[in-house]
Amino acid sequence: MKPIEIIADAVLRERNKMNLSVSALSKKANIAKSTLSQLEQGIGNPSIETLWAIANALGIPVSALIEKPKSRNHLIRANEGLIVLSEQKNYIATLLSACPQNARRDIYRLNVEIGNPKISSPHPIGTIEHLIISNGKALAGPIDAPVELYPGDYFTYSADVPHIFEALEPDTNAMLVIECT
Amino acid sequence: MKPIEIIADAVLRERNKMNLSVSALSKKANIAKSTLSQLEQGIGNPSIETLWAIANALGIPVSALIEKPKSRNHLIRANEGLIVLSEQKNYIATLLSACPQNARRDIYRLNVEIGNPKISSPHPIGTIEHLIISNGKALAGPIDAPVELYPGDYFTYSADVPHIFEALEPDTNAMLVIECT
DNA sequence: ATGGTCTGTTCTTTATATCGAACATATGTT
DNA sequence: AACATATGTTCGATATAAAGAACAGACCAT
Repeated sequence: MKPIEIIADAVLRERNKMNLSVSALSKKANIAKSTLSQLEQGIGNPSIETLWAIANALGIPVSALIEKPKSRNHLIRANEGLIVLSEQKNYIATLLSACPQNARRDIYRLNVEIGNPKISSPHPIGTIEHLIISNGKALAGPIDAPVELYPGDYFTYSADVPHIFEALEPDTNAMLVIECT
Repeated sequence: MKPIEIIADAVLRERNKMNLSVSALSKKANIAKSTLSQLEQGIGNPSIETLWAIANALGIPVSALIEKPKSRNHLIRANEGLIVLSEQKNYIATLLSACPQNARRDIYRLNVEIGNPKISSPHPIGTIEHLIISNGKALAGPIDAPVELYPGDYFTYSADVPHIFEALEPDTNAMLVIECT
């Protein structure tokens, strides 16, 4: 896929998400609306300054416009997964996710009690969350496709859409790795 | 900081890292070396196709050229268990470790039974391991300074020396994040 | 309907990014 | 020394991205 096509799609998508017209966005970004119109049609070869202006006006990083959205949701149950290190039979290491190039991965611990579900608003485009349940039971994932998770389960999903975490048992604990490219 | 300056710095830095000359890189990327030369001087306003070609030739994503290097003093470390996300009282997120630049972080799940300690030989220099105990009890860390860990504990240590993981209780589970820079 | 304000498109003009060649300097070879 | 092959630079010609205006269509008001 050529860069211009990715950008064309991304700009259109983000602009619609923001409910902005071509004119409004071009004005906000201080570029000609003809430039923006052609860009969305996949015509030409925009300069970095143009992309920068558009991304700023949209309140997103430039990389959100040039990286193609990737990754599907993936669930690995407690007893599943590729075992990669097993020199000893009492020590099992399962690779859940290899880090893609140039990704940043921050590590969190979650302590959640039964109550209102935690609804997170979308993170920047391309953001992925990795969730591993340590204790308890949770309903988590994209808000339109959450999954029931038990201790040991590993679930990764796109976090650039609204997503949910709800404890279904008291004292539910989890590891959360937030990955942004 | 203007985008062209960020790009100029990034291209020069990555090119040197790859031990490529201006001529060599321009040839690899199929662009005029004058274009590359001026770009590295911070002159002009490169097009996305030019950046794309350069990034491809360097084997890095375009975003690596346009993302400004993260300031290293802006993040409060989580070593004291700083709570960073707490909009709801029943949901506590604790930042354990923010990802440094250019690090790769692979995610593993460990299932370990009581028995011989697992002794891992040194990983490449700079490798760091992050360990979070989900269940059971473990003795883990560098072989000369292991620590007793209980569920919920987070321990990070240099893995470029021999290190150990020993289950002290049956059915000990942990999350392991291996980070190499 | 008639004017007004939107929508996004297609023009022309101008500014400039890219190319390729010519240009210096430097390092090494015979 | 003279030559060869690197390095990165600057130059003029050309392609083209961007700006701005003109454009057609949709929608709402009076």
